Amino acid sequence: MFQLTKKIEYSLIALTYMGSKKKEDISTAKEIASLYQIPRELLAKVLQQLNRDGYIRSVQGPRGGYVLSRSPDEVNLDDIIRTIEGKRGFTECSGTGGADCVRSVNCSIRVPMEQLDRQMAAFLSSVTLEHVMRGEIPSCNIT
Amino acid sequence: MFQLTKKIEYSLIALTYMGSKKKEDISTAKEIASLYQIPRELLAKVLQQLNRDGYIRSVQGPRGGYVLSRSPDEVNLDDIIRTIEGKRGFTECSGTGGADCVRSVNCSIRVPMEQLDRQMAAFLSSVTLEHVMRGEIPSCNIT
DNA sequence: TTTAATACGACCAGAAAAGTCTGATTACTG
DNA sequence: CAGTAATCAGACTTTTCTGGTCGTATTAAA
Repeated sequence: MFQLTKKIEYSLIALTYMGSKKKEDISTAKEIASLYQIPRELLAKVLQQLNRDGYIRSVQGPRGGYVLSRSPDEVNLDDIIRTIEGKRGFTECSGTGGADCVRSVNCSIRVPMEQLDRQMAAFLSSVTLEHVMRGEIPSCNIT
Repeated sequence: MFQLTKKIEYSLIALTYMGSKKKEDISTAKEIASLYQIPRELLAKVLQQLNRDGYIRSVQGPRGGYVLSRSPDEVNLDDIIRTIEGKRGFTECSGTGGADCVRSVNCSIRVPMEQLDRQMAAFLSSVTLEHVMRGEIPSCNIT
């Protein structure tokens, strides 16, 4: 329904939480899950993905957990969406370049949809974790 | 997956097609469906919804069909999405104001998500059917 | 050695999206 | 007036995705 998934929401909640702690202060999945009423296992999977893609760093074993491994102003929404949901395309064809679309060549909306996709990506790229933490999302001025 | 639905795609294809015809030149669901390889019945439902909401006008009976009932520069993407998919919210909570969210009050991302939602709506509102037809989507300049 | 954490993948249920089908209504046309 | 070609409406099915759960392995501190 053209809506961010729970996984993205959970990612943002977890990342902002970790970002608000002092550096090298470890957060666990359990801690975040209970604090924000998020299913632990699901959050864990999300955190594992964020770890694999280098947004956070994991520490195993007891007293382990996660810490942010990038500065909040170096992580943007577009990156996070791509990490959690895989390749993002505003429309089905704008993601694949129309490779698997029966219309592809004579599709009347492919070109504008690709442009739309680029605009969306540009905007989402400009929104950093820092913006989310500060509660101040950049404005998008149309020209 | 944060992607426009087929229904929206079909709406845009149909609307741009109708918009490219001369005024009062009728298009049928069958015609558009076969031209763009869209399932006829599904397209029909989409067109019926667009008719109910006043974007197009239907003519029943043989030689019937649909015509655009608004100027292409008076129809924007945000409207179309709302018409076809119902209320839109970038995040679950940003749509309902957090009414049904367990986190609501102490959710760390509610405020920025609502801002994000407004920015998205503003941008999508600025994209008109005319832009889609011309293949020129407005740019969104971040500040 | 115990324990408390992450790591990973399989699995399931429910919801949503996409598509199909049936039948009714409308109104033009021969 | 009958036949036909279109919309209208809604129920239904199929498929895909999401959200959530579970079980087990691994790691490393205490």
